[in-house]
Amino acid sequence: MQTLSTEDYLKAIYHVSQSSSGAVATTSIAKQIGAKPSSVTDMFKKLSDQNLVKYQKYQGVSLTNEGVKTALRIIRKHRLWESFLVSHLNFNWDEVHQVAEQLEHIQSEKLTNELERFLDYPTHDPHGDPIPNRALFMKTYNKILLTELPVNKEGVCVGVKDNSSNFLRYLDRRQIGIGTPLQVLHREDFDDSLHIQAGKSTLMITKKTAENIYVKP
Amino acid sequence: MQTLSTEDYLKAIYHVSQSSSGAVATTSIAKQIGAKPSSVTDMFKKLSDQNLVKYQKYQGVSLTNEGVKTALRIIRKHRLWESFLVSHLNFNWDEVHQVAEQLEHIQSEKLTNELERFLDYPTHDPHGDPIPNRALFMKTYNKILLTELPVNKEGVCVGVKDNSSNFLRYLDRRQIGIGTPLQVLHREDFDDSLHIQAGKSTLMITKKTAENIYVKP
DNA sequence: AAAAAAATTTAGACTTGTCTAAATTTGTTA
DNA sequence: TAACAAATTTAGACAAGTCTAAATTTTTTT
Repeated sequence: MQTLSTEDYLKAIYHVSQSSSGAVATTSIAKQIGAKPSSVTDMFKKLSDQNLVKYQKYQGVSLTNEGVKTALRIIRKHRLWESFLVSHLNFNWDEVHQVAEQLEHIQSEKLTNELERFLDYPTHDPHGDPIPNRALFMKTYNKILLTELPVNKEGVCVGVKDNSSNFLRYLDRRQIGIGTPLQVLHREDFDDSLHIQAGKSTLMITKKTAENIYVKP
Repeated sequence: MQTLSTEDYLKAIYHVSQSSSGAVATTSIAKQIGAKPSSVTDMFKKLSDQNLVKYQKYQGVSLTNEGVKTALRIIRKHRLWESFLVSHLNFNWDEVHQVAEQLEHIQSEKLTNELERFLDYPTHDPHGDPIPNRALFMKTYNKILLTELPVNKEGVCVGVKDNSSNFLRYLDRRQIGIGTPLQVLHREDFDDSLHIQAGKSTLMITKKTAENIYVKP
């Protein structure tokens, strides 16, 4: 049985380890959690004592099998709750994160599994991220960044890289969301901006925007 | 913004003060929370510093207006979540308490209000307890104990006093729940047991059972 | 490869909420 | 009302999680 804090650390370690290879560094977790590196070191030791991470002084950590399972259980809850908030409680996809950060810590297997049933076993959350099933297995799309989609090839928006409210609201205004058909009409060599077809409208987006949108070709 | 612990104390103080008059004693809260009296004293001081209770050494505490409001906000969330668990997630009324104890601490006004809307503004939870509305006002039935219901007068079960799983499961087996029509057919002088009509079946219950069931005449 | 910079860890302190044991106050009984 | 019992508070300690400042290790640069 984990504390709030250890759960937060395990999740952070999981996320960082997904987006980079090798061991996870103290500083990267400090940034993610919003704590000082010295606090992170302390927690690394505690997690190591519980066999949730493998830790070598000065070399960072990596999750053990048990650590991965614990992280996935939290991520499963987080994404199920996000789905619930959007589908039944009128939350927008940029509002759900903060509340889901709290709900993900609720301890009750029955609650999680019943919520999943109530939502009819969703496979992806409102940001397009995959939801681990009861066995903690999740289907990942083979998705690419919009910047990598060849000109004139059709794709569908399946997720975003940047989950900040700012970015999500910007996409809302541009009427881009999960499931929106996207097509690159023209790539501007001068500043790497893109002319795209998004649903029924054509619009121009910057490179920075394009490299935060995932599409399935 | 309260901590988990201060919220638990405020709720406990509220409940104890409802079922007895005058100031709330240290020991009664210690029992309710499951802590030692010395810990309770410490917390009384902290709550007093925040003006959530009025505290006089050796004289117990009473909630201030602000304290009552905070307690009611927590009770509102607790009862809304209990309702949700029973109505949509297949929980039984004896299973909801433990999970609701966690959910009641989730901080998000939007979440609470949307949940209330989703449930279509329920006025009572699965145990028959009233749910404070957005303005923290709640309708109380004028309910009496089954022991006080005159013989042959018809009533409806509107709640229970004892919320233990044991008792609730016992009522389930006897097919007594919120809304069940109840009528006392005969009161046995010898041992105070009651013959009652519960819905379509007649059965015998002890005095102890009867004094834990609330009815509306 | 030595020096400088960056990352990490250690040591010691602080906060919150808890505890035990002892001291104090209140209440109850003879 | 004096003595005892019960309730309450105080004093000092502890665990979890955090911090700052200093020490150490690793990495990068020259």
